[in-house]
Amino acid sequence: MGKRAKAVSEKSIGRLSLYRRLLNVLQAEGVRHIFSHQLAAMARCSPAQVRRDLMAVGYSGSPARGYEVPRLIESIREFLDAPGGQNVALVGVGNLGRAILAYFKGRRPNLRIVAAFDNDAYKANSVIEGCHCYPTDLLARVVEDHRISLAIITVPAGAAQGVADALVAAGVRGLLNFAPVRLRIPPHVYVSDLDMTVSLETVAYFAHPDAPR
Amino acid sequence: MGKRAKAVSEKSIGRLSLYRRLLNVLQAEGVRHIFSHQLAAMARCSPAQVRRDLMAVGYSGSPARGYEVPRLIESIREFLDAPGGQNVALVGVGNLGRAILAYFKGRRPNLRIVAAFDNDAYKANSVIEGCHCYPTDLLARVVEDHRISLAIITVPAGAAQGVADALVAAGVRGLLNFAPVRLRIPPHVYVSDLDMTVSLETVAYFAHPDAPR
DNA sequence: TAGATTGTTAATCGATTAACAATC
DNA sequence: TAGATTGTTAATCGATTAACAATC
Repeated sequence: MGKRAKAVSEKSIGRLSLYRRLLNVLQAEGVRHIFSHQLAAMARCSPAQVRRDLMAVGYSGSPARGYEVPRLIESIREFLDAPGGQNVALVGVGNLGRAILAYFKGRRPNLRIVAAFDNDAYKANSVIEGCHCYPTDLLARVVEDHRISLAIITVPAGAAQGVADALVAAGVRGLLNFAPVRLRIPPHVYVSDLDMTVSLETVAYFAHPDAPR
Repeated sequence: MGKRAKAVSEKSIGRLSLYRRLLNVLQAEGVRHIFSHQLAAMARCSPAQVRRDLMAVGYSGSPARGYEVPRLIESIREFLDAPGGQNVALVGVGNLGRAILAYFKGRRPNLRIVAAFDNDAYKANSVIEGCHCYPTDLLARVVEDHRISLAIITVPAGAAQGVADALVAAGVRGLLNFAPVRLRIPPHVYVSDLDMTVSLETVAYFAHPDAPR
């Protein structure tokens, strides 16, 4: 276990996640050692940034050979993944929910979407994209039975707060919220908002010819 | 035109986008005036933050009545939207691409997805979720014809850089990239990466019981 | 006037970069 | 040793908060 880093930002986690992805590719190509500046070039950040991120995971390279790829991958895995991984629920099997189920299917073994929920009786009790789908009424019981600790919210804006409340009450500790609402959630639960409209609007703003910079 | 704010961060744009959404709802409910602390509570930030964001759009409230909702909405609209809106292309009509087409259909009139592209001959030349789909070969011509300035990339990781290069060559100025790769793009093009795996991993990390904070 | 909200200024906090000494 | 890369420290930059004076 050791001491996890004092302060790890969301950006650091994002970069570590990217390093891992890149390292997996490199390992598959037979690369055994890599230097911080090489990773930095691929991740579009500074070498110092890479070094600090990797120090946070508790892995040191050597000036002679840089970082050993296989052991570095293992270190990042230990740092990012809970022992045994965490189980994930998805609430709201609309277009977006279905796409996310397909997207994550078999992709990250340590973050498995083990249950989906929908109010639609036709969808509930079926298997969608390889994932069992339950009626939302059963949320509390299924979350408990499957030891689900994370949830993805892909319901319409109006239903999101209610779903979030139910998930928190059921003991979920982290939420990835696609609904365009800021959820009111107790502080011990981590929420990340991912509003695609906002993302596109941000791009639109900064891509505009009149935009600063 | 006036002077757009000197420095507007991505977070500011995100908040403005949220304010607009909230204000639209409030206006529909007949609310005419609103104070910064009320918006702050809904957006989960400080009142000072709200005031600064709204100053950036060039709209001032009064101590007596706060901000006028209809005129504030109009000011935000002028600030965020290009005159006449911008046209958007989507490349890669897989599960995710299809979900995004459905998600944006008729939602933001100023950011219309006017064309989709896919290599699959079966999808190309059809209409998917109300959006015309073209073979990727025609990208340059369609982008020019429709005066498309933004693009959403939802192709597999391996194909993303090639698609991005083609889009940039065709004159696109902003990219929303869902592929898990950091794209190499000339500086005049704005890129926003939106990797759902990274998002979920970030939630997983901070939701973990051992996590700091 | 008094109360409340506004915009403004200074202080804080965090993350990133740049410069350095230590290591292989 | 010499060259290059590492981890560390100090400086910079930006965003956010907190305290204040101005306004209605």
